[in-house]
Amino acid sequence: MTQRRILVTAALPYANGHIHIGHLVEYIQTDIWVRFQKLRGHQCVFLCADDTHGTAIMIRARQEKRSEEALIADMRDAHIRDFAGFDIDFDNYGSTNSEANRGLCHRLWGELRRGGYINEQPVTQLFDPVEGTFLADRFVKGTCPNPECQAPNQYGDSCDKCGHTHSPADLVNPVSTLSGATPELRSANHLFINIEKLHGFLEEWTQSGEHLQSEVANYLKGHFLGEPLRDWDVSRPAPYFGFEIPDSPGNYWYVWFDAPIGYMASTKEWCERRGENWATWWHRDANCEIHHFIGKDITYFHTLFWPAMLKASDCKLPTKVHIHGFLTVGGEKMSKSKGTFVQAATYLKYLDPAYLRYYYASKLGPRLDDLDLSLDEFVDKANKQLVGGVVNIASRTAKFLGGKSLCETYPADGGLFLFAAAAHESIAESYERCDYQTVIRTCKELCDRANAFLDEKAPWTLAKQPDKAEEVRQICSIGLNLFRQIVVYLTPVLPRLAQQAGELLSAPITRWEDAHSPLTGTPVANFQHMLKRVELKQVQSMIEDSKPTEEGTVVEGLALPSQPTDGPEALAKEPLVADLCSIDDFTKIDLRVARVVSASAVEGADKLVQLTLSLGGELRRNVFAGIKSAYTPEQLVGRLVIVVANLAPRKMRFGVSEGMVCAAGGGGQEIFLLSPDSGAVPGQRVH
RNA sequence: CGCGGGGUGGAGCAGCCCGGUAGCUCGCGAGGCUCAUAACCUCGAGGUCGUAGGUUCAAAUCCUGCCCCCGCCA
Repeated sequence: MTQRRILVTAALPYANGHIHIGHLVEYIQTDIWVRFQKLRGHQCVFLCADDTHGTAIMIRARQEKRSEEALIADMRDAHIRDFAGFDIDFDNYGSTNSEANRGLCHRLWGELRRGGYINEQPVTQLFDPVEGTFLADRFVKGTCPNPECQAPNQYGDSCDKCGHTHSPADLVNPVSTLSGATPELRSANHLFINIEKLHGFLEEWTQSGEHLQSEVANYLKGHFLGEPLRDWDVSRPAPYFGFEIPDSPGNYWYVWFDAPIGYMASTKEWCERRGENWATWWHRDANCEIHHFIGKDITYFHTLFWPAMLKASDCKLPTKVHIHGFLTVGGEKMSKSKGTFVQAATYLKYLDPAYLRYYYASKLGPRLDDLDLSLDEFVDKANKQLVGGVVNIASRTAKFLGGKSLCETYPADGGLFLFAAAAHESIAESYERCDYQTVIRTCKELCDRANAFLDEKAPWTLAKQPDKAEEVRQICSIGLNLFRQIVVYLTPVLPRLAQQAGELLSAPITRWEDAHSPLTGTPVANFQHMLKRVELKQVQSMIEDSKPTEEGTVVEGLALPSQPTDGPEALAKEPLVADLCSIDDFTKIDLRVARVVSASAVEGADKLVQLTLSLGGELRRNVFAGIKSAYTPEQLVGRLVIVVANLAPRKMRFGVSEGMVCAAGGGGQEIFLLSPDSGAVPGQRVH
C-alpha cells in the first residue's frame, strides 16, 4: 500500500463559546478518521484552530470590559483542554488571529485582486450611534416591512412570520439589540468577491461526484448553481475585530473570509515546527489529499466560497468535504433548560470520554442525517456493548493467564481469528467512507463470536482441573487474541482501550496489520478494569449540572428604554376593535388558568419558547409561545398563565402547539404575560 | 406540482446501487452458565418492507402514480 499524504481539518470552533456535545460529533468523527489513517500507516495531519474574529467577539469583549485578545486566549485554552479530554488529538491547534493567518490572508487577497475578482460596492447598513458600530442583521430587530404582515420583533434579514426577506434598513421601527438605540442608516463601501466568475468551475467541481456527498451536490445544484451566484461581501468597516485589509484601510475582512484560511495557517505553523514547506500541502499541484469535516450549517462556505477562493488563488482544492448532521438529544434539539446542552467540560466531570466516542461511532454514517443521542441507549451501549461485549472478553480470560504468557504457537481456534482477520479490508473501507456504524456493527459481531467461543470452551471449568492447565492457556490465548484483534479495529474510536490492551499483552498496538496475525509468547499482565460501567445516576447528574442556574441566566441584549406609561401609543398601535361580540362569542373561547411546569428555548426558532402547561391533575399541554424576546424559560417555570384551552392545535415547524398563552403588548421586550391573582389554581376557567 | 432526504417487527436502524428464503441492536418471553464490571450463551414471539399499479419465473430491492414525515435561514 502506498503511503498517502492526508491533511484533515475539522471546522474551527468559534471563540465565543465553549465546546459542547454537539460540537463533539464533528471532532470525534474527524479524530476517528485521522486515527484510522495514521494506524494504516499513512501520513495524516489533523489541523484545527479557534475562529476568533467578528462582531460577536468584539461585542462580548466590550461587555466583559477586556480586550478581544484576552477573551480569545482564554477561550482557546478552554477549547484545547476540552479536546484533550476527549482524546481529540490535533497535530496543530492554531488561531485565526495569528500572524501566520494574517500573512496568508494577504497572500490570497493579493491573488484575488490580481485575478480581478474583487469589486467595491456601497452598502447601506444600520449603524448603532451609541455603540459606534455597524449592525449585522442579527443585531437589529424591528417590525416586518411587508405591509400585509407587520409582525413585530423581526430580525434584520427576514421575517419568520411571513417569510418576507428584506434588508435591515427596511425594518419599521428598528432597534439595536446591543444598546436599544434607534439605528441610523449609513453607507460604506464594501469589498466583494465575484464568485460568479467561477460559476463554471464550481458547477464542475461540485458535481463531479467525488468531492461531496451526493445529497450535498444535489442541494447545491438546486439552490445555488441554477442561477448566477451573487457577489460575496467579504469586508466590514471599522470597528471590527479582525484583520485590516491592506489595500483598503478602515475595512476589515469578514470573519468568514479569514476563517477557512485558518486551515492553511494552522498547516503553516505545523510545517514550520518541522522545517517543512506548507506549500507541499496547499500548492495547486501538491501531492496530497485535503479533507474538510464540517456540519451541514456551513455547507456553502466550504463547498462554494472556499473552493472558489482556492481556485482563484491557485491553491490545492479539497479532495473531499465530509458533511455531517446535527446532534439531537432524545429526539429534540439540545436545550439549555432541559440540561441537554451539555458542555464538554461538564460531560468529563461525570463520564469517561470513551462512552461518547463509542456511542457516536455506533451512530455515525456517511450521510447528513442528524444524530440522536438517547440517554438510555447511551447507557445501554456503554454497558452492554462496550463493557459487556468487548472488554468482557479480556475480563473473563486474562485472569487465567495473569503473570503467565500467551501460547508460543497460536492454537487451533476453528478459524475464528482468520475470519476476523479477513474482515479487515471491509472494516477499513467502512472507516474510509466514514461509515462507522458499520464498523461497530462488524466488531459487535466479532465480539459475539468470541464470547460464544468462550462459553462453549468454558475455561473456568477446566481451570479447576490441574491437568488441564495447558488447555486453559490455549483457550485464553485465543480469547485474548480475539480481543486484541477487535481492539485493533476499534483503536481509532477507543485509543485508551488500545493502550490498555497493549499493556495487558505486553505488545502495543501500532498498526492496522496488528489484526492480521495472532500474538504469541508475550507476557500477560494481571488484569485490571479497563472501563467502568456507566451508572444512570452519572448521566442524570450531568444533565442536572447542565441546567442553567439562577445567576447563570443572563438575558441577552439590554433592556429597551422604558416607554412613558399611560400614553396614547398603545392604543394608537392597536386601535380598539369596532365590531361588537356577543357573550356567546366570548364563551366559545375556553380560557383556563395553567401552570408552566417546564419551559425551554426552541433551538432554531427566534421567538419561540416551548411550554409544558399543567391544567391540573395529569392534564398537560404543549404550547409554543412567541415570547422568547421577553422571557427566559427560567422566568416562566412555575408561574401561572392564562391559556386558550380550546384553540385548535396547530402544527408548527417545531411541533404541535396545543393552545395559546395570553399576553399583552406589541412584541419584543414588550410582552406581558397575563396571570391571575394569587389563589387561582390550574384548570380554573376564566369567565 | 420549489428543492433535497426519508417511510422495513414495540423503539432505533441495516439491506436497495449489482432483484432470488427479511437482518442487526435494544426491548419482550423461556432456558442455560455462574469465568467475567448483575456481565455471557442458546432458543422463541413479533414485520404482507407507506400505498396502488407495472416489469419479471422471482421485487424491500427496478419503473410509475399517490399518501405521509423531515430538512431548507448566503
